[in-house]
Amino acid sequence: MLVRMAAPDVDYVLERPRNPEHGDLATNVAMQLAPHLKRKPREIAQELVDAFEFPESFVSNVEIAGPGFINFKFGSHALLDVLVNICELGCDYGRADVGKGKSVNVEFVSANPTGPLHVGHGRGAALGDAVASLLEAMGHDVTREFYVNDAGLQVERLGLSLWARIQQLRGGEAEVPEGGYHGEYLIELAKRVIEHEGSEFADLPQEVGVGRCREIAVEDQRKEQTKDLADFRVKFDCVFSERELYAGDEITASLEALNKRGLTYESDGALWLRTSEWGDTKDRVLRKSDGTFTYFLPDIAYHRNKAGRHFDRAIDVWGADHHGYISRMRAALKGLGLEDSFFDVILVQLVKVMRDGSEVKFSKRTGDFVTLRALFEETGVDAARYFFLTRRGDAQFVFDVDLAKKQSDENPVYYVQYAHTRMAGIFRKAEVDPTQLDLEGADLSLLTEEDERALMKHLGLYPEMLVKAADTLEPYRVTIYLDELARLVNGWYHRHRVIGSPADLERARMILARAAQIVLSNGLNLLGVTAPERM
RNA sequence: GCGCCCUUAGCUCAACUGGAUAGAGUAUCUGACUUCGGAUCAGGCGGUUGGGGGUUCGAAUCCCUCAGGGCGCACCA
Repeated sequence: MLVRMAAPDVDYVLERPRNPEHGDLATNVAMQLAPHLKRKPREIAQELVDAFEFPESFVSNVEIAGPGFINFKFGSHALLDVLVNICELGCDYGRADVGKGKSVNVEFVSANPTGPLHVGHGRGAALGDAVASLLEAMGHDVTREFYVNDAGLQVERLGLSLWARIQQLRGGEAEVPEGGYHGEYLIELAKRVIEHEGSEFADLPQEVGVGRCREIAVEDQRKEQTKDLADFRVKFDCVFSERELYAGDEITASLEALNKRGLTYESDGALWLRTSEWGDTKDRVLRKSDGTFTYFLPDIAYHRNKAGRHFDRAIDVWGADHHGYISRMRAALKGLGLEDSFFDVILVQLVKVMRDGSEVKFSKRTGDFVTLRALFEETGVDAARYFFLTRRGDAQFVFDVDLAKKQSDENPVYYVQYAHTRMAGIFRKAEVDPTQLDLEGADLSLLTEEDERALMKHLGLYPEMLVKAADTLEPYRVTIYLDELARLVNGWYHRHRVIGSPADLERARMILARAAQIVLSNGLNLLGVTAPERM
């Protein structure tokens, strides 16, 4: 407050120092102030410290260090309160209400309904789901949405491909078309179609048959994808079909809206959108000279539709190969009068798959690829999800199948889960109900060991870590936090006994163990990973 | 050719968005339980943060430049 009055534009931070010798909280305010006041940082720091009085139980020590840092050390109360707080809140510990009243649409995976989901979709699924959960934890009203491109050229080719397979089964000469889908799964589907519809299905007029094939194939693939995702523990609140946009005339309505605002023009027989006026590198075509729309227009209409559904925010998870698309979409939405903050994209780098030490090339067209289902059936859902989330989305990611298949301690998720089962094991062994611990009757000030202090400090950091992860849309922060927490928990567990300590110390440590268990469990659950009692 | 992202220990990644001695895991080496689960713990080895310049009290972080990698740059989806 004083600082603000002296120099309102000074940018200082209050942070948790990396080095424990620098206390629990530190500020660089004196150094930031120095150039403004033209005085030595340490002098300013001393003056600031003298000007304040701190209650002993919350701040036990203040010192000036280095070039002018002011370091605070917490009193016992601040830390011990954290434990009580965690145990009382339970699974609500870490939740906040900063996003209360705001609705967010998180759209992810959105795979074309033309084939099975592959590992790249898995990464998007894990990430999108975790981001959605993070925002929920912040109190947002979150809708998980899946967009189905069921109106374009790709599904047309899908229909043709299935039709060709059916003809082949009947001994016909048909070929899977150029750019069609060659995967085994369509042959299987073709067999089922003949079984269900009878062999005369193949004798339908080409046009009718292909149309039916398209319907059947899309429905079948949607069903498969939904099942894969459900088994991967990802559930969507809303599946949005591209056809709905056409059916509701939203495509033409969007076009008119853009026209009305004077954002379009005709050139070379095509209709262009002036995206370059909003930060794109060039203008983009909405309607080709042959009269058909580019894919850009339905995408605009779709996002306009999201705004129309009164979402305050739309977050898309995209493959990194679409990153060139961001600026034009942002430009289009800006042109429609939407706030910058409405639209965000999380980019996910495509996943490279290594097997037997070499890269597996995969292509949906040729049917040679690693499916998401194959992956999580080998590694387990917990390991696969956690694995995907330990990396930042925009970093390249090599998924070593052989390594992930090893159900060993090389999978980082086991380390965290193991810490949780150990805490659970304490209560199981002591035959104590962890939800019925006596918080008032315990003397927490007995928790004086250095690693107990460190553990409590880290437990107290959980809520602000969540805020940051939600703010930056970066779930990997949670995995890093959990890994660190598990390290502290395992170290503490190894060095100090809970059961068998003097009765009052045992009571206090039970509460610490309970708090650790709660935070481990909350963090894992947030990521869609189980927190097992036993392993 | 232009634009965006990336380059940190042998390998996989951190570093609280400009802070104090750049940290974990893994690999490798050495140690540790007669007890709550050893899927653990403690320690050693390992670094010119891709190179060079700049900005300031202070740079892995910001700016310029060079090198290497990825992805975009369609009247494709």
